[in-house]
Amino acid sequence: MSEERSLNFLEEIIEEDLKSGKYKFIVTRFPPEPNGYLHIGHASSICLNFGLTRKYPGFTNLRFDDTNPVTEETEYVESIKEDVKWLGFEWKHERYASDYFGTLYEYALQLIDKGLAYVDDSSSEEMAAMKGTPTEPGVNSPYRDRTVEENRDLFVRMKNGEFPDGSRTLRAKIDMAHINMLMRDPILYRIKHAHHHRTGDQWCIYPMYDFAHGQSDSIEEITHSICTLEFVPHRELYDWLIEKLEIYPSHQYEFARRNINYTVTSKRKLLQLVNEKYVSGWDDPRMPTISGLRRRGYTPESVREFCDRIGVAKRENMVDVGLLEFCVREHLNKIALRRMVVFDPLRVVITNYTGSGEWLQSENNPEDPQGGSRSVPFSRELYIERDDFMEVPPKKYFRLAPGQMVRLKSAFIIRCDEVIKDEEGKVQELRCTYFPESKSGADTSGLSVKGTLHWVSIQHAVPVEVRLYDRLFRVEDPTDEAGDFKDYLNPDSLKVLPGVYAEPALADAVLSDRFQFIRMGYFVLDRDSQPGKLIFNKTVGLKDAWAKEVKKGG
RNA sequence: UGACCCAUGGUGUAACGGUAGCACUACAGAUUUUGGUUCUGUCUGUUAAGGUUCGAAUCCUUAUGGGUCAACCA
Repeated sequence: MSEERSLNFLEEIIEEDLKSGKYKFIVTRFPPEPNGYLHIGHASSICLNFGLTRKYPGFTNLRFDDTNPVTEETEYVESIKEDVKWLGFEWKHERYASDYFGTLYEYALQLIDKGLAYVDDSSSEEMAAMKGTPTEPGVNSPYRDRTVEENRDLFVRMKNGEFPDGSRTLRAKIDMAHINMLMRDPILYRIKHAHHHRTGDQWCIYPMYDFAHGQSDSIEEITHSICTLEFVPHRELYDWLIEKLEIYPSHQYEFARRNINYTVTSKRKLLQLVNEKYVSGWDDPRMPTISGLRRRGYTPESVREFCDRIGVAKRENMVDVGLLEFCVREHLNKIALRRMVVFDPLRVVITNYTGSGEWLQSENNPEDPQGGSRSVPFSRELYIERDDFMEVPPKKYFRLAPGQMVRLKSAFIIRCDEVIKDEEGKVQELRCTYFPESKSGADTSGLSVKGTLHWVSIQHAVPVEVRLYDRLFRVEDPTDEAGDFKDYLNPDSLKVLPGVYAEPALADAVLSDRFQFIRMGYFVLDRDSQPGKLIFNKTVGLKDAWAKEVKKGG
């Protein structure tokens, strides 16, 4: 209660409802259709629905909107449950719209008996022709005035499987001239002789969204049914059905879905990327799916923080993916174990180092005093990053250059004395001297350097594979460009570096570990790893002020 | 040429008739054994025009701009 944060419009409504005594507690639901994997946009809805009942008394159901058997699969149900749990939420009841098929059928019969629904034999083309347009009224179907008895008989026979797919529908009898297209005798039931992932072959008629969603809300006594803006026009039908059926009055509220730049969040488009092999699967680390983010190394905390920061409103929006990256960096900075990994090795020989090697201590995480340290082997021959040396350095280059000194992280200060090149002039090796009295933590050398480099001891180095990811698309809004959205895929969204060298402590990595490869970015072990062949995914890079400086200069 | 929803810095979101704030980004500086982190500071905004009011981002009108609606999808 100490928090001063202002309420979003849904919280305002809820607080009002609670204060007025309209409800003692609230009930929300997260209603995915099991026809694809959840993405970052869904995360927003999950955090909203579950977050509300975490903040206010009440609970949230997980309800699968499984009314279209031809696109829905158990695989999706399982992935959705896993993703919601991973995000850190618990549902009160696990429900399915298909649980209510019997009740929904009874509801349909009631509407027929009230003269509020009829069986239509029109084809979908005929129906479309009679529907009118947003500016012109529709016309009544010739089947609109069938008797209650006839409608009942036909509907029962529809259910009994006497008619082929597409031959008949059950429609609500509202008003073909209604200004709201959805009120022009919307279809309630259609015939689909299809196998359903839960009810099998029990049914051959399936309710449409509008005759399932609101009724399911009502059956579960959902108080606040929260959906996205495109359902605003459906609300009139939602309310009409509840009123005519005289069932529990759930209420629908709409908020604007979140769009994020440089990606797509449409299940249809994501499915295409998967089916047409533009990515390795739903959990490809470049995908904006929850499973993709998880494999990429995002933490549930950071995704929740992101959803919290972008808030909830009703206006169109395009959230900068940079905010998501900020959130994950913020969390990972606190928890990631620091390790040294050289991506593009350049050999360094410490010419005055005569020992056989030694083990130095290095902190696991400077942000975490309790994090402890690990041992890192130092020896005469090391790898440093090729980028960390320049023969002719520009101004303000704090890394290694002929005659210049740097500190090797957690080790010694070295000076570059000699550059060894091959016939083509490519730098092969650096000859350096080290200053024994500059040892990290016990530095009495009096030397001071501007740069600190990461490094690995060649004889102790563990070869690993690193997969570097960049945004999947090269434009902010691929769906807003001319032509196919796939034309705007970023060809450099994945770079595999098969031979990079890590300090030995990394060999013990497990899937749940989060690492910061010092000066390189945040990484996580990939599930493709084999014993002896570790693969790391780049979650996100570190902010890079030097790269920015270089860019400005050139 | 209809109905509905929406309009605050580059982005996202507050201000509920009374000082336009916060976060991200960008920029500048300090600190730093990660050019990371941390800290300090700076830039940028109420779509427009009328009206109501002592006072309008907020209320009213009109305009403009964006979005949604004519699937047996959800």
